[in-house]
Amino acid sequence: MAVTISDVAHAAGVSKGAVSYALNGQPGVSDATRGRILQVAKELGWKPSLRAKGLSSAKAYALGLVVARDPKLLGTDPFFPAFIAGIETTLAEHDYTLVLSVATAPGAEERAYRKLADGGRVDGVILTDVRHNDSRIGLLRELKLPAVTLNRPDSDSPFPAVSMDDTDGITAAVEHLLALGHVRIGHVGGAQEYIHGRSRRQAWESAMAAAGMAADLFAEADFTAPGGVAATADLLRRPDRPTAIVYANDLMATSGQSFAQSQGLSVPGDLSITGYDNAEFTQYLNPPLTTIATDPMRWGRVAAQALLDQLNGTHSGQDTDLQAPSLLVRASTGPAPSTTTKHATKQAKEHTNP
Amino acid sequence: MAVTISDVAHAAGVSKGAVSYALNGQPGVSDATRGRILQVAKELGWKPSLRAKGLSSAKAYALGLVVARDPKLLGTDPFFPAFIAGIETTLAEHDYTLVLSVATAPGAEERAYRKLADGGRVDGVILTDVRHNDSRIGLLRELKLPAVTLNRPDSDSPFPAVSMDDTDGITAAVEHLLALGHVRIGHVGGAQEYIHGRSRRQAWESAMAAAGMAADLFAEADFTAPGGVAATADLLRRPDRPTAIVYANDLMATSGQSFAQSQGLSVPGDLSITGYDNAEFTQYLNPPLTTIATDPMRWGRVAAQALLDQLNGTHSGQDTDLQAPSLLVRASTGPAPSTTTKHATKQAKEHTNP
DNA sequence: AGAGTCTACTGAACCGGTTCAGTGGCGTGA
DNA sequence: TCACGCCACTGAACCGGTTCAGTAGACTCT
Repeated sequence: MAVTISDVAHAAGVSKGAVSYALNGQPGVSDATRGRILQVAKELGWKPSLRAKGLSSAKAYALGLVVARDPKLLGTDPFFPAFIAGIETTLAEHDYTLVLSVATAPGAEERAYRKLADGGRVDGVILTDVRHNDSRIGLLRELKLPAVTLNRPDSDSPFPAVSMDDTDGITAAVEHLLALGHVRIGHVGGAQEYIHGRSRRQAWESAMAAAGMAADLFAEADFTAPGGVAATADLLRRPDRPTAIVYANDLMATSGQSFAQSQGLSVPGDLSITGYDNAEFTQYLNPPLTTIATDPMRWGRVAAQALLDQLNGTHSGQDTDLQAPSLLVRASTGPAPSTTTKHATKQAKEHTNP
Repeated sequence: MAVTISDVAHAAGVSKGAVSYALNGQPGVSDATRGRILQVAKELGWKPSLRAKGLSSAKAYALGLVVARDPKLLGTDPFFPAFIAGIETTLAEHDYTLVLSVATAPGAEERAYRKLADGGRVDGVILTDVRHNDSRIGLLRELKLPAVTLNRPDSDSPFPAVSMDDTDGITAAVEHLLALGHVRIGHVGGAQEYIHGRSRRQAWESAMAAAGMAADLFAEADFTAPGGVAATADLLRRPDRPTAIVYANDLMATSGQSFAQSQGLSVPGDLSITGYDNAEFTQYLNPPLTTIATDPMRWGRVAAQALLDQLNGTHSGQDTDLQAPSLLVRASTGPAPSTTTKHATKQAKEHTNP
C-alpha cells in the first residue's frame, strides 16, 4: 500500500490523471505514454487502492450474501458451499469480492442486510432461500440495494430472478416410483414458508394428480434431520402408510431412512426413499440414496453474473432459467412391496431381505 | 448514501470535524453539542460511508477467509459453515464484515490472498487448513497482511495461533477401542500435507505405542469420501486386517463404513469405526457413527476475536488454546470380534448379527 | 489586570483515486 | 500563412470521511 498513483505519476513524469487514464484503458493518452506508464506502474508494483477507487467511483466492488440458517443445518447442506464457489468463479474474473454474512439469531437477518447496505459495503446482494411473501424484498427496495433472487418470489419483486426449476426433478421422482408400482407415495416437505418448500410439494401433488392418485400423505418438516424423523414417523403411523416417500431434501431423506430402518423397515424393500440435492454423503448411505442432482455451483456462477450485469446496466431484465436438475436413481428406491409384506412393520426385526 | 457528514454538519450548524468527533465519542465537543449533533444525524438518517472512512483511516473494516477446497468436499464438510458462523458472531459486534474467497483451481489460492491484500480489501485474514511447511505464511508476510492461524504451523510463523488440540480426541477414540478389546486398530489418515492430518496420525501412533501395540495399520487418504473408500479397502486387504479403524474425519469414516458393509462386514460386529467432526448426518447413519465432537463455531468466534485484537494492537501475542473436543460414543463401535469371527469376511454375506 | 490554561470548536489538509475543464502544440485545409 | 480542430495531457475539484493546527472565549491564578 506504499506506492500510490502519485508515485507512479511522478516516476513516469506525468500527472495523476494520465496514470488513471492509462490504467483504465481510457482515451486521453497516447499509446507510447500509456505503455510507459503501465511499465513504470509494474516496476513500482503499484496496486490501485480499492478504497480510494471505491470512494470516488461510489462502488464497493463487492457483492453480498446473507445466509439465514442455523449453522447446524448449514453444516450439512451441500448447497451453500458449492453455490458460493460458483459465485467466486464469476467474481474472480471481475475484480469483485464476496461479503458473506451468516445470520442465525432472529432479527439478525434484517440487521445483516442493513449493515451491508448502510456503509455501502456491497453493491448488490443475492437473495437465497426466498420465502412466501418475502419481507426482504421490501427491505432491499427500501435500502435501494440491487439484487438478484434465486427463483422468482411469489410476491411482487422488481429484481431479476435466476431460477432452477425443481418441479421436473420431483415429478421425475414420483414417476419413477409410480413405474416401480408404488401407489401410496408420501411427501416430507420442507418448511412451506420457503417457496422451494412449496414448489416441491406442489410438484409432488401435481404428479400424483396426473397419475390419478391422492396426494394425502404429506407431512411438513423444516429441512432439518430431526424434522425429517418426526415427519417420517408421522407418515409411517398413518393407517395406510406410504410405501415410498419423496423428501424435499437429502438431509431429511437421510434421517427419515435411518428412522424407518430403526423401526425395522427395509429400504427399499418396505419403503422407497428419494432425496433432493445429491449431497455427496448420500451415495455412501446404506442403501445409497436416490436423489435429484442439482447444480448449485452453476447457479452461483449465473446468479453472480446476473447481478454484475445489473450493476453494469447490461442486464436484460429478463429472468434466467437454468436447466432443471434430474433424477439420480440409486438403491434406496425399489419395487413396491407386494401386499403380503404390507404389514411387515411388526416382524421386521427378523426380516432381512425381501 | 445521500446524506453525508457535511449535510449533518450544516444542519447542526457545526463543522464537519465536530460531527466526526461527536460520532466517534472523541473529546473536542461539549456534551450538549454532541447530543445535538447525534440527534440531527439520527433525524437525517445519516450512515457514515464505510468507503470514506476506510480511505482516511486506512482500514478496510473487513476480515478475509480463503477456503481452498474442492467445492464437492466443502459441501459435505460441516466445519466451514459453522466456523464461519462463529466468525460472524464476533464480527457482528464490531462493525467488520467477512470477505470470503473460495479457491478451487491450483494457483487460485495465492491469487486470492493477493487479491485481498492488494487493493486493501481486508485488514487481516484467518488461515485455516494449515499445511506442512505452509507457503502461505511467507506469502502473508510478504503481503504484510496480519493473520491468525488455526493451530500452530510446523514452520516458523509470526502469527498468533488459535488452537484446538486433536490429540485428546483421537487418543480417547483409541483408548475406547482398546477398552473394547481391539488390538488391531487401524488409522485412515487425512492428507499428511495438512498438519491436522499429521497430528491425528501421530496421536493414533502414540496411543497405540502407549498401549504397547504396533501402529502399522495406516493408510493415507485425502479427507474425501472416495479416498476413505480406497484407504479402507487397502486396510481390509491386509493379511491381519484391523478390527477397528480410526478415521481422521467423518466423511472418510462414512464412506469407509459403507464400503465395509458392502463387503459384507458388519459394523461394529466385524469392524468398529470412529470418525472426527461430528457432522450432523453421522448420527443418522446405520449404525450411527462414534465420532469426536468438535466445536468449529467457537473456534471461529475466538479466531476472529484474536485477529481483531491483533489489529487493535491489544493482542497478547500468546497463542490461544481452546478446549479439546471429546469422544462421542455411538453405535459404530463395539467389542472386538472373537477370534472365531476373525475370517468373517468371506462368509459375511450370510452373516447378520454376531 | 495581565498572563496563562483549558475547553470547544473551526478550517484546511489529507487519504488515493476519478473526472472534467482548460491548455499548448501540432497537423490540416483554404 | 492563418484559422481551426484535434490530440495529449495537466491541474484542480471532488468523493466523504479523519485529524491536526489554530483560535476565540471563558476561567483561573497571582
